[in-house]
Amino acid sequence: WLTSLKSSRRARKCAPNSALGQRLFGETILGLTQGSVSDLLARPKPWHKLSLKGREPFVRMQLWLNDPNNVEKLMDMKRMEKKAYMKRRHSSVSDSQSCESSSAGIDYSQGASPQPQHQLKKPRVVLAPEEKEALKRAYQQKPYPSPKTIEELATQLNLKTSTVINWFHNYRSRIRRELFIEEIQAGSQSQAGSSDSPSARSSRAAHSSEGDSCDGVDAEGPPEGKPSGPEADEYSNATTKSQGGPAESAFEAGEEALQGARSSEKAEPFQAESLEDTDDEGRLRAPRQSSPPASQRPGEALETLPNSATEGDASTSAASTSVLTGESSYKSKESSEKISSVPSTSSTPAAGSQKANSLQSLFGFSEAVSSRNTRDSSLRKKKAANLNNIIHRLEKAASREEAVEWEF
DNA sequence: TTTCAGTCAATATA
DNA sequence: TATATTGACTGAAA
Repeated sequence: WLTSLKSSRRARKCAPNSALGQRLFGETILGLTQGSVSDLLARPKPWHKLSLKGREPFVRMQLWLNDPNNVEKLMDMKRMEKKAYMKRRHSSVSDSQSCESSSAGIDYSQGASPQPQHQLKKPRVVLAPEEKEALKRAYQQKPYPSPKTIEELATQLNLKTSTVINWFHNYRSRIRRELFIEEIQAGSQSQAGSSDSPSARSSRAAHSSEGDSCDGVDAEGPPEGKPSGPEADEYSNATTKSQGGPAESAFEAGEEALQGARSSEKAEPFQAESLEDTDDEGRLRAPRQSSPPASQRPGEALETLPNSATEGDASTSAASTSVLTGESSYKSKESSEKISSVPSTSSTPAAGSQKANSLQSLFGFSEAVSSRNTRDSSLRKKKAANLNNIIHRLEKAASREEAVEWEF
């Protein structure tokens, strides 16, 4: 399996379609769309932060990975689909009329003509960079704006109120996840540090010397900053927890999940409470091969947190009236997202690295990181690190695997 | 009612 | 074409 994946990774350079894609994997195995899979892989949350529903894809993933034949099966499926597609395409070329009529059938299936369908379909709102900047500034001032503020923002930016509300929801949520990733990185770096891999060393160096990866989030300023609302608790909790041990990502916890799952009732496959490795709060205990905890760098997460705690009470009007004209010290995420490097998969020694590469190939990663795009590069590195971690654990889990009795 | 987690799906990007 | 991003939506929890 590993060999085949490895070779497929090489092949992918020439033929990108030879690797399993997120779409196929997601839709076939996880029951998720491509975008969700991408999100899941790029921004895994700490296991203890995941709801039962949130854990499900990871458990599915692990169960699926436990059978090496599954990869081949899926590859076969992909090949067959491609063949079928080519066949269809070939036949449609020779009979373009039927193709046209069939596609027309699809177009008209929901309406009398394509025109009304277009009208019915709500166009996707795309916020202009200035609008995003303004919203971020508003977030800086007040992560939880009042309805009045939202109203004012919407008016000023000429947006729908619901759009502003959605934006704040999404932004808070995504900021939070960025911080989770930060925790995970801190944990995995500590872990890697214990093995003293060169990549880990370089990553630590990068981390400490150029701000830290939270910059990707924080550099844009206080927004993601410690919010004055419930998020503040989230932050402090997360930080506190990570001081007791590295924040365990969903990937990292896959092994424990499976063990817990095996020991749990069939009827309740996702009962987190039944996981043997969870503590009273339902979160997972530190891994057995636990590494030096994130607390090696105590308070780091807090240090990177913006200082909005002191400005959390910025007045509503301040938030709403300054968004358009107000000067801001914060840099745009796009321009300032310089996340520190993380252990590179290619240089990660021994355990799991082969599988890591394989899984990277599975999802189409390239370990050749382009230096022209730091943001992209750091994201890829993050993913590589995360995957490396889970692969290592999955490998361990698989080595002592028994028949899985779960059904989904 | 508000917030959040999780997800979809359109669109952008590589 | 595959992957990443992001506005919008749903259902659950507080």
